[in-house]
Amino acid sequence: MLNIKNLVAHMISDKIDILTVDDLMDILEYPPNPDMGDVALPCFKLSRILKKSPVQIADELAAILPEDKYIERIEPVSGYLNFFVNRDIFIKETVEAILTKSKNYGSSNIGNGKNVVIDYSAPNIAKPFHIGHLRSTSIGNALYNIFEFTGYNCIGVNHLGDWGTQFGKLIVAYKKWGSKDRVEKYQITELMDLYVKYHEEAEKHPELDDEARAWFTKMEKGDKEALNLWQWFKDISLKEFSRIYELLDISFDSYAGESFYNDKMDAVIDELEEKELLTESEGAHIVDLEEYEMPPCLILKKDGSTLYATRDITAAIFRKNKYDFDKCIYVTGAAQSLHFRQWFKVIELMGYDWADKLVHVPFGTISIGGEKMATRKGKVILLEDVLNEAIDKTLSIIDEKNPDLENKESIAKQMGVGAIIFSDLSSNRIKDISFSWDEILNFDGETGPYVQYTHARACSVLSKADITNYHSFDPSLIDSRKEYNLVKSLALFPIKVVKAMEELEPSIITRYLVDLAQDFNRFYHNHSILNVDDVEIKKGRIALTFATKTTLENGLKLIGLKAPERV
RNA sequence: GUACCUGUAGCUCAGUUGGAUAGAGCGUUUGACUACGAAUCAAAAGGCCGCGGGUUCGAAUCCUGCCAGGUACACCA
Repeated sequence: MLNIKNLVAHMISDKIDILTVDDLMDILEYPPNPDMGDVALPCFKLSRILKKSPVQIADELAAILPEDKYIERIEPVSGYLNFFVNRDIFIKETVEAILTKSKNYGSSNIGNGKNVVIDYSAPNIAKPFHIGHLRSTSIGNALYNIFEFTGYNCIGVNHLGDWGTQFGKLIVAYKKWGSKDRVEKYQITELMDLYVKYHEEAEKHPELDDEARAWFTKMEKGDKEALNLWQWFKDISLKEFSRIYELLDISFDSYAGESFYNDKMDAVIDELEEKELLTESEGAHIVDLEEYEMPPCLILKKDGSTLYATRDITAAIFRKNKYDFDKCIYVTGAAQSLHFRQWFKVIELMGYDWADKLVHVPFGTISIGGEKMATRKGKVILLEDVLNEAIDKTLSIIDEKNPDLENKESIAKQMGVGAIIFSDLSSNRIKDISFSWDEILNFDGETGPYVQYTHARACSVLSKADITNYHSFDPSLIDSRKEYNLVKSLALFPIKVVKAMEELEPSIITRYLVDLAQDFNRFYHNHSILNVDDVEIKKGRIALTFATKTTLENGLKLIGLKAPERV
């Protein structure tokens, strides 16, 4: 497909020897206003190299650049050299590429089949799935789709938090205050209550923590009673999680959680010992990182049990052996940044040259009314409540606006869930989010339902179209400002996909979809698509509508949303 | 205390990696459905881009010093 920047870069590079195509790709930019051109060369930087004024450079270049079928005209304007592409060719090539590639429009083979492990979601067993867990899940899932779309082979890992002292705490709480009946009856809610109760009591009686640690040590040593309880709690949690993943329509290639690495950690500890990285400090075994201006990385507690970092290091080595990844991506909260820097460094110190293939993808914290959510205090908003609330609201909107719609419940689910995911992915992942029911349940403006509605509207128009040979449209009849803006927007999709992949930033796709939907809606309101007499004009507009529908659908799928044809 | 992140319209956020007049949505005010779907569109109002200095043809963007908020910093994950 036509890449205007690249084309112009070649044109100029041919005329000015000292500038390479790559240099020019960096310098060239898109003018703020389409009236000023499609690509611009600011000549200020060249001024020093060429020892001429920017104005003079622009004028001279305009005179010597060769004619090109893709470039309609070139205009020097006060130090800028503005290029106007041949719109007919640009429109034709862009729209035809979309019609031809269809579901593959925007995809590429940059990854060349290389493996990428994506570690995301990773909820803690025995804790409810709250709104805070959504971020890792939605970002990770979107990255999975984006990497697949750019030619990588992804392995999605749900590194379940199914091991650690927290289970010791839960066992203590269960034995002191719980009952089999209550747990069976109330499932995860009861587990959460026990967990909260434990923390209340532990404030007053710190010796409970010793008991909890003791139970965890028992687990690590294979104690039957401890392990049976643990397995029971885990089964209850998994049942709950799978219900939520089903709602979100997200699945994983592996559920190898922390407990999976139990029997694999000894070897790694030995290895650390052999490589003389392990030192003893205050009774614990650590890797000293003072030289790298970081606190030490804790490997073993003084009672000999393992820690988070121990399991992460073990898991990374295991994954490298099993998947030979080109990248291993960890989608977790920004609060864990130091932890990742620490153990990434340990991997490097162990002499593994793939340490630089480990990537932490941090995201901001979600708070409610300015306060952080804390399972330990029972202060949480459950994700399932939010999803159900959104689905209910969607259903009532459908009942009001489109009561005859078929499969109402299914569509309401697709849009309600979509609204939540979309909202979660709409700003840069590093930004903190303040949860608000009003905002998350507002379906006007830059929202998932807006994009889905736009897609359904395009589908609706297409289903009423009475001609099918619109592939052979005449681009010169697509001549309005609104139409051209839409085509330019459509052409951006593949670029945005690559950018989202490189920057590990799904919000680039989310924002793009809003822009594209806006451009389509403006076009839609300004032009009749079907109610025009001229068949040739109609063909072009139908082609545009089809191209928009295709691109919206591809984009929505990347961020994990459905694209229903009727809403 | 140290390190990292954030600061742009009343609110939530973009800002093409240093370019031309800083853009969207929500909210507010106003206009457009007997119309290819009004979950839409159009218009108005709303800005010392946290503050000061520096770098240069040119800064929301880079450097630096402050200020404010968040987070992390040894046996939780």
